[in-house]
Amino acid sequence: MKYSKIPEATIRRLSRYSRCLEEMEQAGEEVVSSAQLATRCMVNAAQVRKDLAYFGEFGIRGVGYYVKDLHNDIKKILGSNKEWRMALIGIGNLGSALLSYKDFLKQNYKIVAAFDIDPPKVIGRVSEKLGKPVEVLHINHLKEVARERRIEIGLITTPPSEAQVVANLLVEAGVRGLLNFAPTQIVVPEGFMAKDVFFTTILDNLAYLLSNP
Amino acid sequence: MKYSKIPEATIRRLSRYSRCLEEMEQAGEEVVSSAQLATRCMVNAAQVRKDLAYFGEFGIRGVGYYVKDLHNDIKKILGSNKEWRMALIGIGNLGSALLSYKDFLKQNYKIVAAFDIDPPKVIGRVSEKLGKPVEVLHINHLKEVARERRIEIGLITTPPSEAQVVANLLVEAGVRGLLNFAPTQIVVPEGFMAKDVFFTTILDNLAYLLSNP
DNA sequence: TTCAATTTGTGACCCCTTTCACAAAGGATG
DNA sequence: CATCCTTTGTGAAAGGGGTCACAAATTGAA
Repeated sequence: MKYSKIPEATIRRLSRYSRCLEEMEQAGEEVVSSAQLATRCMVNAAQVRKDLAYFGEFGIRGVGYYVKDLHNDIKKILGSNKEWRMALIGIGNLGSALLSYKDFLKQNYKIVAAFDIDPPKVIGRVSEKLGKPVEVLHINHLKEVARERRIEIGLITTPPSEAQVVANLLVEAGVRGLLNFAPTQIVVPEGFMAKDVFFTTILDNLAYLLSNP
Repeated sequence: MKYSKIPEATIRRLSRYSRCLEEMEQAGEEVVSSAQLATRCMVNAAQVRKDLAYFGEFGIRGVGYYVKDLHNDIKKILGSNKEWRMALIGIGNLGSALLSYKDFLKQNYKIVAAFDIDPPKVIGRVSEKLGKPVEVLHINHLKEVARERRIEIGLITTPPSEAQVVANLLVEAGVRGLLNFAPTQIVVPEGFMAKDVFFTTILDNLAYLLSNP
């Protein structure tokens, strides 16, 4: 298949396939058909095949896909076969919550630094949970620490008014991936990637659906 | 314009417009054109007008839209002009995080109950943050408490293996809106609404974008 | 070896969303 | 009141993603 721009929806589904395949692998299943995987992920079987076709041929006609191989291939496509090192900026309600309970993240995503601008928070504030605690540093040190600790993704949990400022700092520090939890649009230059996670938007969406049956 | 099924993307954008309009309202701006709003929300101007056209005519030709009025209209459309009462089920890492984070939610979304199945967690475990602490109750009381406290939305933060079980309980308790944080698909009957929030998926998405520049 | 059964990969079609472009409508000015 | 300017609302066109249906490939059995 000729390569073209890959739909974002395809990437999201690959992530789902990956999760299902992981379960299947652990369950000892060796081969899976597009139809089986589709049922499990609640999508169309042709969709599964087409999604995969963007990246190559992974199946065997008349047989299906080898679970383990396909899982590895998808992880390689997604880039989720490596460890991603992340920094969290903004130790307010959400920030400290995420930091304290950071172990909810998948194995390959690690928060290895935390920053804030407010001195009182910075002094001696550490997460008390399992695993290594992450000390909260002053935002001034972002640039140097980002390089030292090879940060690749920044989690922005500041108030909305500061989100763009922090985004700029991250960009300047060479952090190419930004996950923005602050309910405001941020802009990043070419080559940098910003994704939004707005609970507000999702809740509004749900509220709309409930209000309009 | 004739009414038809409204795209989900439209609803998401309305949520964005609403946020921008709120800022504008606070800034004292009285009138806004579709072009201005579009720039601010980083979408196409025709898109703004078409999104609004699904629900009626809100503007004045040659003038634009009255900020305050449009904001109210959109809130009415989204159903975000009322208070939504929510329950959180599953007090693990993420659950406790969200419970602490709850004051960060918009005014009109309130967590008014929390549940878990694990007795040790249930005994005296409360969030220590500002505002009224929410006591964690045993999941057995979900049905009665949901009715008492008029719960309309359930936040599922259990391990994936329990997500569907909890979803069923919520459905049985008449909770029509479900927000699922557990990385697994859940199914709900006609008339109920389930939305997923998978950090994993969003991070995978970002990882993909970073891996494939 | 041949034939039947199975399942992939993909071209073609369809539907939905977005963008374009313009007529219609309101406001301002003289 | 007439004219000009601005901006909305919307039909039409374009673009993209999803589904269908089938040829190609593989396996297994006769």
